[in-house]
Amino acid sequence: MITEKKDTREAILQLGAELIQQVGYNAFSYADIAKKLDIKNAAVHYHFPGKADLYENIVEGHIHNYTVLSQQMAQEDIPAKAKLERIFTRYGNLVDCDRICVIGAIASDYKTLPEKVRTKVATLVELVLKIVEKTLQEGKKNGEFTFKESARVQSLLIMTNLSAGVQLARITGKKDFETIRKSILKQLYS
Amino acid sequence: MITEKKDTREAILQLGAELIQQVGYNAFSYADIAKKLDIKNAAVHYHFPGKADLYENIVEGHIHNYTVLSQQMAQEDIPAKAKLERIFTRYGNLVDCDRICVIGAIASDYKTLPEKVRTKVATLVELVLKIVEKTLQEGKKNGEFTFKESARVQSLLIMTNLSAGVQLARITGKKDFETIRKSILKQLYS
DNA sequence: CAAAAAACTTACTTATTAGTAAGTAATTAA
DNA sequence: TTAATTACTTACTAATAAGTAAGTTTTTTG
Repeated sequence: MITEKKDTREAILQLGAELIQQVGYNAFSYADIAKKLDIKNAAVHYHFPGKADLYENIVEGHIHNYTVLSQQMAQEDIPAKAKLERIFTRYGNLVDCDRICVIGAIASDYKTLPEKVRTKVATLVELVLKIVEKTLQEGKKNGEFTFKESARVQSLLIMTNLSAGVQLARITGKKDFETIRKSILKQLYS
Repeated sequence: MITEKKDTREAILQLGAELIQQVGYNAFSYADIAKKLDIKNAAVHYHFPGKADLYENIVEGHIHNYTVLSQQMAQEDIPAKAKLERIFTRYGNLVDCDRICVIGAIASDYKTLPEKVRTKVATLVELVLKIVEKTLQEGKKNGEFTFKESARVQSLLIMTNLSAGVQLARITGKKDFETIRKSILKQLYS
């Protein structure tokens, strides 16, 4: 066998995220997942009864990852810039893989999601905003960053730049994301 | 009859845009449109053979609107701020209607669109970016606005703030859009 | 090792979707 | 005013989608 047997649940989550971020929540089916993983349709339903459950678990994974990242960052004694760039790198990677972020990927479909899932998406958004806010605050305190707005507002501005930046990159080209990325950092250092 | 007989084609375009911007490109069907307009499925196909044709025409409508707006703006002798706020108002209206912008609405599905349509989306994006760029340039020239980046880059930053801002507003609340909106203007006036 | 639990497959169902061929009604143009 | 064109409806088809009930295999555990 060429592909070693991975944990099916984990494989579905990974592929699901990939599909959602590449073609959108409503543009793929469980059949697509089943075909690619060489399992049956019902096997996908076994792990995630419905698509919303799958997406919910993907969001939960992100919440977990960002929670861990947040805790790591709180302990590390490195420049705020290095911390911020970790976030930037994540979005840069999305651009390289022709993906958009997990939240932007369902921005259009958001209203069709069950309340329970929408709440989790909101939690993830606030979590990421908070991480960036803290990092900005830290960078301002130690003299690394300069910005006039509150850290919260600056976080909003930067995260909207990044998330729409990855969306834009697929339409007008990857250079636009790089431009945005560099400009944000430049502004923080001015 | 309560609802007067409108031009069917136009009604489909309007409802189509509404649905795309509210629930996303792949979350509604021609049956939804037919039902709401009290016509038959095939009537929708008559005007727009496929969904991509419908979306293409919606984008073309936007290209037309923004082209007209651009020409109007070129002639008007009013403050750049007033011009810029016209764009802001459009996005503000989206927030009020629980919609996201036509481009953001297919950001996730972009890769599934036919090449022809993607090209038109790119045209629309460049058009809007150009309008904002010109307005920023004008405002800088006459001393209204202050910004350090090139007008093009500043336009990128502002438009990513706005388009992700309307997406964010549906998740975390309308206040966040207002915060972003005010902050952009504040920065331009600093 | 036996039995219970987990991870599936088989084999359906039911609904929706996109689309079209053929016919009819309404409008417009000669 | 009739003939052509436009704007539909009727009545399908073929494909896909989501989901599930029942059975089988595999893995885990007492």
